[in-house]
Amino acid sequence: MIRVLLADDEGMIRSALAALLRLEPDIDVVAEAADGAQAVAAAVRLQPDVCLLDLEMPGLDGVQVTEQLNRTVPTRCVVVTRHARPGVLRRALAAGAAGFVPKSRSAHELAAVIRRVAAGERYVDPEIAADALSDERPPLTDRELDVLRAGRHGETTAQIARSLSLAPGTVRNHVSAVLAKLQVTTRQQAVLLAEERGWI
Amino acid sequence: MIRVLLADDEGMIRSALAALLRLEPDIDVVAEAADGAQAVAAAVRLQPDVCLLDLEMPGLDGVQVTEQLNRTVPTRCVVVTRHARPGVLRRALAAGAAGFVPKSRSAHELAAVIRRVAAGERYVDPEIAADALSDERPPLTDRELDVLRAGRHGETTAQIARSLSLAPGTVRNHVSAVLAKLQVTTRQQAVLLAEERGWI
DNA sequence: CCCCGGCCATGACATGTGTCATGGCCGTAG
DNA sequence: CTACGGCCATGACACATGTCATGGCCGGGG
Repeated sequence: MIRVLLADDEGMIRSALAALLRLEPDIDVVAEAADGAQAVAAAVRLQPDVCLLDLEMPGLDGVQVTEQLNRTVPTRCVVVTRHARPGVLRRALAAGAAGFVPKSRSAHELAAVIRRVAAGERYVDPEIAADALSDERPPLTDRELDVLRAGRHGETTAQIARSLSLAPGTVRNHVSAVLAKLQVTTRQQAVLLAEERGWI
Repeated sequence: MIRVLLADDEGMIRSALAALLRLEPDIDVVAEAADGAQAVAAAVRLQPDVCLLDLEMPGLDGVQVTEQLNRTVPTRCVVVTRHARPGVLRRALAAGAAGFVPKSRSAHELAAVIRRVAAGERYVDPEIAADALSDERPPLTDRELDVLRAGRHGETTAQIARSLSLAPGTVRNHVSAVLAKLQVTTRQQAVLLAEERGWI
């Protein structure tokens, strides 16, 4: 029997997947979690064989949970996400995920992935993997990504500068470099693009 | 037997809900759609009793589909959404939705809602309904909403002005009014807030 | 009728934002 | 060592953005 922990902040999909997985004869859903912190706590307590982690969750996201569990619990993490971009896949693998599945796949395929991962294999969605190979890593430098992140909700230059302990001019310079590299003309467009590609 | 059409762009949740609903003895899922256009086409062809429509879909969203079907097909629409805000509920009801359920509810409750709606009742999630009553409608004027919509992806003032046939100064003025009413200091924050509340 | 209040539109002014040229720092290649 | 290239940081300048005061338009009371 494969013991599975299921974490997703959307109650509807969580309950639906739990019900379906319980119908499988060899899978048992031993815990459900609605956010990252709950997932970590439950995983530590119950030591499930496989953790199914949604990427977008309040507090800790799926990748952060994977990272924590990998250091503390002998379990294998599968990251499930709506926005399956190469950048996201990279972050998940770097955090030690054993599986990566986009939510565009069917629930049925999920059970198959769980079995393979429980058996010790790694599983990465082939389509995203192909994208990731033919795609270069973020053309932005670390500092540029920092600035983008700090400004993702429309913060002003001065606020970003304070939060990163920089001169306002420096922030503007980084932003300017980003805009040039991404071929856009406003911060907001740069943020949208970077979010879409999983760079921040 | 209640004949149901299921529309959601996320394959995983669509397949999971379809599988679960098919387990109910009195419910039959006669069609699945991955976007609004498919949903309309299938509904016209199959005349289901109930249409379960995700709000966020590429092309036509759930509310737009509801609007179209209400004029052409004798079916009852239930809008399902991740972002269940009073503004969204209002739009859904205005479009003629017979039901409104947030994705935080469990899949099991969904079947109950389908039965009630199929029986001719209307169903609105009680929690959101309560919010909607204690909440005033958007404090923004029509034109201000237009400007916000036209600038939601970081378009420049000049672009917004052109797309609405206005002088740039006018656009700035509307934006300024919005920022004051919403108590924020940048366009992007205003857009985020308005999107969050379902005003645009 | 006239006044008033809301909404829309506009242009001048202040402030914040993007561009550019420059310099420091550090690791690598010659 | 020195030269070079990448990254980071900065300030001066041009431009876009937000603020403000003003005026036109329309509909609902006195």
